[in-house]
Amino acid sequence: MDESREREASVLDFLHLSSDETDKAKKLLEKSAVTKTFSKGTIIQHKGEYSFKAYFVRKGLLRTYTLDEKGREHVFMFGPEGWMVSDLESQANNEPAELFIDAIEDTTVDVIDQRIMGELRGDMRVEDSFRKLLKRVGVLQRRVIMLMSKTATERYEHFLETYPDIVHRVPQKMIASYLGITPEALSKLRGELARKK
Amino acid sequence: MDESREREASVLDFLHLSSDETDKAKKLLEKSAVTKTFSKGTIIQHKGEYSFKAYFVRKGLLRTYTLDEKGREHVFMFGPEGWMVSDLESQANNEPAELFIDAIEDTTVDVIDQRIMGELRGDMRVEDSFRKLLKRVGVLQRRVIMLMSKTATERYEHFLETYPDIVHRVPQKMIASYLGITPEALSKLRGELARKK
DNA sequence: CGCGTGATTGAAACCCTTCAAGTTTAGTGG
DNA sequence: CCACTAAACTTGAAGGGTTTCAATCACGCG
Repeated sequence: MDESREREASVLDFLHLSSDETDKAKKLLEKSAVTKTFSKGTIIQHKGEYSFKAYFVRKGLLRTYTLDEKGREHVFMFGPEGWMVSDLESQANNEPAELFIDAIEDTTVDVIDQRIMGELRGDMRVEDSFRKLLKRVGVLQRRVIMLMSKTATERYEHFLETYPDIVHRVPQKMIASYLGITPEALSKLRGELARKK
Repeated sequence: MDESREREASVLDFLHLSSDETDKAKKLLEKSAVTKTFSKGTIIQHKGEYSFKAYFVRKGLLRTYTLDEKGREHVFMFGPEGWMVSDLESQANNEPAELFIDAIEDTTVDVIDQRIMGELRGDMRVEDSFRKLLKRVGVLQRRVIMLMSKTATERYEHFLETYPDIVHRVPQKMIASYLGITPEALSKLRGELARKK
């Protein structure tokens, strides 16, 4: 359909280094990063595995999620073009992955080894890489507060505003899962909203 | 009551640097960090303020929380001895604080300016400071998943296991707020648990 | 001592889940 | 390219857990 959604994303943009840093980073990536394409539905990382890879999304859409003991999926985040997806925290502590990663669309990624990321970070100004991580903390912080203080309808409306492009690219049941409600509840809630508008 | 709960916490332990780094850090802290005591109930930081301070808790207990538009409090985290409490993320982006910080007990803290933290971080190995931040990401990640997938009772039991010392130091209504439920709901839930045991 | 805050308990309302059925959509093989 | 099938979405009824509101109890602090 709209095949040229956007130009392909690049890790170098993601890192936004100074120009001389870029040269160094480019060389590192050229000799170490592997570009791979996963077809829709492929599970890239399993919960419980030991993995030391991060995935930079050039094109497509990834998802991270857990399975609880009742076998229910809980979507943790979506990773569209330009996002770096990984289970950072488990990796930093040499623990098995807490999350599954799978491809919601056919997705092309740069697979980056954890050690390479370390070297890349070494080239970035420390404050920059810190700021990047802090952004994630901020996103998570707001999500916790949302889950505690907002109704499902409010959370859905917020999702629409925050990730308008993602809404049309993932099944509703995954959005429901991200919001922490059942698919049925989301469907009814959408019905309500449509009626009122 | 049990006044000698634990020895006083120190920022140097928190940073856990190598011994030669410690000397440098010690000097920095001596000339810049201010030790302050806030009495129970004092609001140390208001939401909306621009602040560039972090608080290292030597003794006592801090809390961070938001107020929603309906005037309800939502506890984001508790900060007992040895914890670094601040609205990191807002500060890194030069945005006004999202959180209030107040003292639940009489609390002694080292007030550390953001710029000093930057210098201290400069002395730490980058990976160490990264790891510290990643721990927080992990905690938040698990909390999001808990809020999405567990019942209030399960979340309460998990809180008891994870923060056994804090339970006895804060009013129940704050625990309820942390769990994302009303004080009444927590009270009933506790009644249930007591009956079953 | 009394007042105010926190905790408890109960009843009613509400939101969301669960289960079940029916409809639409999308993907697959012939 | 159509036909078939599976998956996704919708809708409804019943049930459960949580909120809300209100009243009562317990207690610590001034």
